[in-house]
Amino acid sequence: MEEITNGCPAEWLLKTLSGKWKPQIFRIALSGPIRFNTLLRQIEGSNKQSLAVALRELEEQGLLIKTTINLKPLHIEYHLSERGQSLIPVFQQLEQLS
Amino acid sequence: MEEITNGCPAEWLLKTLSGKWKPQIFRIALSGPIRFNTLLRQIEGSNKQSLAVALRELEEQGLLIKTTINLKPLHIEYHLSERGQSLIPVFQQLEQLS
DNA sequence: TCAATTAGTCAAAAAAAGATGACTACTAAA
DNA sequence: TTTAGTAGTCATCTTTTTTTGACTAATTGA
Repeated sequence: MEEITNGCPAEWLLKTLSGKWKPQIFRIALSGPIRFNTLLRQIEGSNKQSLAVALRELEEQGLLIKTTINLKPLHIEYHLSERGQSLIPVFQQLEQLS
Repeated sequence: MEEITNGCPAEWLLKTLSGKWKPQIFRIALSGPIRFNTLLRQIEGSNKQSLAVALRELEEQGLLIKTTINLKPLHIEYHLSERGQSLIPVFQQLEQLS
């Protein structure tokens, strides 16, 4: 990553969601908030480091929001931001396509 | 590249159009047939090798069609396949988005 | 005939992305 | 107090991607 996509939103999406695990993370996040270790177990073949990097970048790019849940066994949750949610229809359109 | 995207069309698109120059090539191809050296001049910072690989892969993935034009100064043209054209509405939706 | 344009290929090097294993720090249960 | 689960980081290694520069081969114009 790292680089500005000269004002083209399509290019922006393609770049921010390219990366080995990002599409899968994003797709799982579509159905609700996600957590680190759960993700690590869900996505087989993945690893801590790569997921950590992917989650950090998705957060930096404003697609995910990281929240610390201060209840009972204190944990961290990632959920789609408004911007992230705005991509849902695009994904749906793509599903229909091919 | 090289790898099957387990049945998710969104992932398929993200993988086939990921690669440093592919989104730009594809976007330029939206407005008409493209040619190798023209592209090389249009996309600054790019290089022959990378463009050649990108074009070959886009062709292999069935998004572009390569045609030899047998007229006058004999040249080669790439244009969107039907599958490539089917992505136009998705791109348009993305443009509106952000 | 020499130079330029077309559309590339090839081998090698450099850069970026991804994976591995060890380690941290906190909490909670046995 | 040892073990397990939470959520990571760090340094290093490996793999993949991208870039560089040299070269090919055909055609066209001066």
